[in-house]
Amino acid sequence: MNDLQLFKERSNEAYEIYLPHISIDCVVFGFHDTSLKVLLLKLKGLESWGLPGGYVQKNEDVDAAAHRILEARTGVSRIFLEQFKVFGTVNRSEPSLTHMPPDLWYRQRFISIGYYALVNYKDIVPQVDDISDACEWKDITGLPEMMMDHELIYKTALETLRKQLNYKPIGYNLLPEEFTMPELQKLYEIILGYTLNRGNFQRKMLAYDILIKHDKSRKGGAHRSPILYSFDTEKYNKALEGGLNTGW
Amino acid sequence: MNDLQLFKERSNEAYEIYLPHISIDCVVFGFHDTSLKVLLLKLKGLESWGLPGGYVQKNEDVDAAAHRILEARTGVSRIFLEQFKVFGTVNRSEPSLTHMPPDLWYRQRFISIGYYALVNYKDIVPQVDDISDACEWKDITGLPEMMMDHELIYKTALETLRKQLNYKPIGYNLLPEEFTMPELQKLYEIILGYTLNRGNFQRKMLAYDILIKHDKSRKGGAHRSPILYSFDTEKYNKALEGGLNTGW
DNA sequence: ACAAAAGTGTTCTTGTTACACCCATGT
DNA sequence: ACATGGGTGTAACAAGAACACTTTTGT
Repeated sequence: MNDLQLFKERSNEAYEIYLPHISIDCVVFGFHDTSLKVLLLKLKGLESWGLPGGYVQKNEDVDAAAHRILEARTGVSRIFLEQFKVFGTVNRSEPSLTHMPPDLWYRQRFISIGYYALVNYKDIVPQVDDISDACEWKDITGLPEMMMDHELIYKTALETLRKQLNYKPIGYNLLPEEFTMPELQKLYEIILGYTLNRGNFQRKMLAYDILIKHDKSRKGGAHRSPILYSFDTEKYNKALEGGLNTGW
Repeated sequence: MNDLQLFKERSNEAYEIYLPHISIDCVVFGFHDTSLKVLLLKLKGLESWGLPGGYVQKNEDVDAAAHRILEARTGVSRIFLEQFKVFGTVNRSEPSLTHMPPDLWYRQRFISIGYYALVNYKDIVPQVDDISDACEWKDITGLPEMMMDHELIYKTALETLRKQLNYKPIGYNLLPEEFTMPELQKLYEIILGYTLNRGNFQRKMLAYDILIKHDKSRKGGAHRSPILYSFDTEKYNKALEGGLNTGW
C-alpha cells in the first residue's frame, strides 16, 4: 500500500471517530546531557518535521485526548501536561498539506489546542507509527524546519515554560527522581536563557526547603561525585502555590 | 413566535455558518464605582445567567470571531482580548440545556475557548439580542448563579488576570483615558484581593515612569480634587515587556 | 473645619549581586 | 595535582514594609 492510500484509509476512520476541525499539538520537552530536547516526528511524504499531535474522540475530554496521544508516542502515561494556547487562524496549515486531496480528513481546517509536556528523558521510548517515518528527540539549539505553524507553537511553549518556572513543578518533571545541584542549575539556565551564580543558586534553592538530600552520591564521573537530591513533593507543591520567590 | 421556534430557526442558520463543536466564551471585565464588574446575559427560557459567547465562522480566524462576538455585545471594536484557556470536558454543558431537543445546534458537544476582555466601562452599551432577555454588568462580589461551567470559566479568568497584572496593560484597558491615583490603586487592590499601602503604591507607580500627570484635576467631589493621570503608552508597553517589577 | 488627595521622610528589614575563600573527593 | 562539587562569608547595594508627618484644596 502506498502512502496516499494509507492516508485515505486513516482519513475514513478519522471521520468516524473524531470531532472535526479540532486537533491537539504537543510540545514534549525532555532534559538530557545538559541540554533541552523536543520530541519531533516526520510524517510520510513530507519533508519537514512536525509536533506530535492528534484528535479528540467524540466522547472524550480534551485533556484525556492529549494524554492518550502522548501515551501512544512515548509509552508513558501520567505525563505532566499543560494546555497553553489555541492556534486558530484560518490559513495555519498552509502550505504544508496542499498537495493532498481536498476531501482528506487531514486537509480540513483545524483549530489546534497546544499542550506542553514535561517528561523524564530516560523514561521515554519514542514510537514511530505507520504514518510517520521517524520520531526523535531534537536539541532545541538546532531544530529542523517544521511544517505548518509548528515553529510558532514550539516557541510559544518555550516562552510559557519560562514564565511558569516559578509556578509549576518544572524541575520535578524534567529531571529524574534523583539529580544533582549542577544539573538543576543547568536546567534553570537553559530555560531562562542566561547563566546564574553558582553559590547564590545553591543557597537560594536550599533555602526554599523543598529538596531532600541523599546520603549516596553519583559515582563514575571524572571528579568528586556530586550529591544527589530529590524534590520533597509535599513541600515543593506548597511552595509553588504562592510561586517561588520571584526573580531568577 | 415562541422561544423554542426561535432557537430552532437560529439552529438551522448556525449549522450553515459555523464550525461545529467549537464555541467561544468571553469574560468581559469592567471597572466602575470602585468595583470590578463582569458582563453577563440571560438566555430566553433559562433561569441562570451566562457569559457572552458565540461560534467561529467557517472561514474566520478564532481571534477575529472573539472580536466579532464582543463587538455585537458591547458596540465597541478593538477591545483588549486575551485567550486564556480551553474548556473541553465532555459533560460541561450539563445540566443546563437538557430540556431542549437533542438535534438543536446548541445541544452539540462544544469545546469552548475562553477569552477575557478588558473594557472601559463607560464605553460599553450592553446589547440584548433576540435570544436573550438581558445583558447587564454584574459586580463580582455578588454574581448570580451561572449556567454550565461558566462559573469555572469566570474564576479561571480572574485568576489569570491576577497572574498577568505585571505583564499585560490591565490598568490601561480597564480605566478611562484619564484616571486618578486612588482609582488605580483601588483597581490593583480588587484584582489582587488585598489592600496596599498608599504611600508606597504611589511612589512605586510614579517611579516606573509610565504615567503622564495632567494639569487639570477632577472637579466635583466633596474634597480636594485628585490629579488626573494617563498612561504613557510607549513607556508603559516597554516596561511591561520585562514585567513590572515583580511583587505587589 | 474637615476629609480626601498628594508628597515625602524615615527606619527596619529583607533580598540580590558579585565576589572570595575554604574544604572534599575521584582520577 | 587538578578539576569539579559543595559550603559559606561578606560587603555593597536595592527594594520592600510600615508609619508618620506635612501640605493642598474643594465644600
